[in-house]
Amino acid sequence: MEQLFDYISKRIELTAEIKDFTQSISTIKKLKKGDVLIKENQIVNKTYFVTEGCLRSYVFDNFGKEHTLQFALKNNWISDYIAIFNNEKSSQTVECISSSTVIEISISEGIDSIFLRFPKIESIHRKNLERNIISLQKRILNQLQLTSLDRYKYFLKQYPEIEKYALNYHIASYLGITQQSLSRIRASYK
Amino acid sequence: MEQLFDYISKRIELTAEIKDFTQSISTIKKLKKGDVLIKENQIVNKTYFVTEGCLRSYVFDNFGKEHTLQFALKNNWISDYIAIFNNEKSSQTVECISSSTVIEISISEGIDSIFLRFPKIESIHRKNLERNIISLQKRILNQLQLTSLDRYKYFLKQYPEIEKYALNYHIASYLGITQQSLSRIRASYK
DNA sequence: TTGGTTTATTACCATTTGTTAAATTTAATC
DNA sequence: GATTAAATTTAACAAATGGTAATAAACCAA
Repeated sequence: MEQLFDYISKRIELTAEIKDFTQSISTIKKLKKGDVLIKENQIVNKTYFVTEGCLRSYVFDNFGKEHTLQFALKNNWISDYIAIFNNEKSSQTVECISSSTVIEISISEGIDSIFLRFPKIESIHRKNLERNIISLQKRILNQLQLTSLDRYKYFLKQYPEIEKYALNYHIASYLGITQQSLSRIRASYK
Repeated sequence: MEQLFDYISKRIELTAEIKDFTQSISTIKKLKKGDVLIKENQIVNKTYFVTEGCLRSYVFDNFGKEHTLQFALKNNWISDYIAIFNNEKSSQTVECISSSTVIEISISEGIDSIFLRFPKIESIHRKNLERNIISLQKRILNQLQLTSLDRYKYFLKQYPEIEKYALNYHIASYLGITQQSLSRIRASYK
């Protein structure tokens, strides 16, 4: 739990009230590879703060193929935010791809009501959203202008330790290519 | 200016104070096709609310090719948000692609200080960010799983009136294909 | 360790998309 | 309305990627 408190106190003043409240909606969970935290078509009222290991979120297309939206390492947040922000059922799967520890935050009382009670938390959240938008925009621009090789290189820079956790096809499905293509790219790159 | 006040009052209670403040940092601008609001490598301290017409933001790659990040129609916001949120110089160009009217909002005092003075505005902003993240995530997932034809169809659904404003190559560069490819797709689609 | 399962690589061919260039259409200017 | 410029379409060929399948390597459980 300390890691989450650290995270918060780096951003705002961590008052006793906020600490207590955070505590009250948090649960530490030890997970093993393959554990699924969010399945398709569920109500999503939890978000996860990763303290150890690696998770990923992905969707299935009409042909049953997976497409990776996000990897979450230490100190990252992961959930199905489309579901949360739109108040819809989940379309994404959130899965553990190594043994991991996460802090599960229950937001069943609604995020808006949390922000009403703790405006400072809204600021943290808002800044996270801004950072998130930057990285999503950059990812889109990469997708538009880079070759798959260059996207792969950029990806490795962004996630230097990802190869410890992610399978080949996880990465390929994040980059928008087939695993065979990624293999080829790797072979020609080395 | 009424359109912006409408926009705000649909989201929060538009107090006289907020109205005055908004007024004080806003300027109405009539633009014509081709006008450029943000150039590369500038300090970005303005954001634009479109009340009429259409704008787009794009980047140049190393070969001088343009890649469209966003189209902004009526009631949309546009600027270089990577520059604003990261406090960097602009990497994007924001250009008018039809005669348009925008409200230019000066944020030179810094967005954070605005939010400190008016927490309600932070909430509006935060919800915009959430919506924005949803659409960026969906765009990425489309890029990962859809063929260019299907991306084009989705795009037309999302922006039914875009063809009034955008050139062929604007759309192609948004979809991540060449204009020739888009032509082919259109021909086979009809 | 062994045997079985999963994952990664390689190869071959099909399909899609990019590139270059020319032809056509559309729009803009005088 | 004629002329010029700009944008779009079409075509032919090249390059990149996808699909299928076979092989190799890595991983896991008994």
